[in-house]
Amino acid sequence: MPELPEVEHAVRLLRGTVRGRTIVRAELLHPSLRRRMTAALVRSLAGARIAEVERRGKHQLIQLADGRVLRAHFRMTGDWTVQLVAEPLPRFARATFTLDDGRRLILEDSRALATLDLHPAGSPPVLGLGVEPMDDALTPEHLRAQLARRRGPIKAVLLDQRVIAGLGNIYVAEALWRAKISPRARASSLARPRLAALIAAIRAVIARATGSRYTEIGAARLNVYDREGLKCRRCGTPIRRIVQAGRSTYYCPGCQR
DNA sequence: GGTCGCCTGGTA
DNA sequence: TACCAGGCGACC
Repeated sequence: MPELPEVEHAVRLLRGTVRGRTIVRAELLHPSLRRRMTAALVRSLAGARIAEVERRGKHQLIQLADGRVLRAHFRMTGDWTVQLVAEPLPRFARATFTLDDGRRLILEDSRALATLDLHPAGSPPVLGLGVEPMDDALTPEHLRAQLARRRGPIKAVLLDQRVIAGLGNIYVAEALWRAKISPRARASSLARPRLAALIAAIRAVIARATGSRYTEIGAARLNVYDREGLKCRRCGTPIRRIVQAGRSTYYCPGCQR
């Protein structure tokens, strides 16, 4: 489940249920995962203890006690499930990590786009991510500097993980709606007060979702995403859907300028 | 910057 | 049957 709050939710699950456990056996069930990690590397996970779990952007960094880092990225449809080894595997199980307590951690991913990568001890992943949305370092000045050299629309720039880490299509749409900024506005054209409003909107949207997932929030709490043709909750104008950079953008042409 | 491909499923 | 999908890296 892709965006930052969902990934944070996943990380908390891991901290609460698998941290401190030792992997007894790892298995990659889907060829697209096997292409990323050799069989020998997968076998080498047996005996590794999970020391800590961190999040950076939408990446999950599972720190092993031997210094290696198992990095997971859910992409579109990935998610974790923890179950007893006796239980039947779910339909879309793509990888399993059997633990030393009789349970196993399962990567469920219907579209099989999620990724798992193992980084050797001493060479942690270089992710190239921008500032975290909740970090104090995200200020209007910082954002303005980032956007100054961008020519594209603000929507596309906010999806760029090198600018701000963790935003995805839904929350970008929601944040722009909240800040009353058109997704088509040129990123470099936004003045400081609008950037301050945008930062506040991003934080509000993420804060509201943190600890849950958008699927659990329910569409009722989304203001623009997937609401094409429905009335804007703020001004009543029908929500419009356009395509930017090959992806759906929902916005209100009435109050997002 | 935009477009395509990765994979597979749900839905109109 | 066709289209759409919460991401992202490779490509022009």
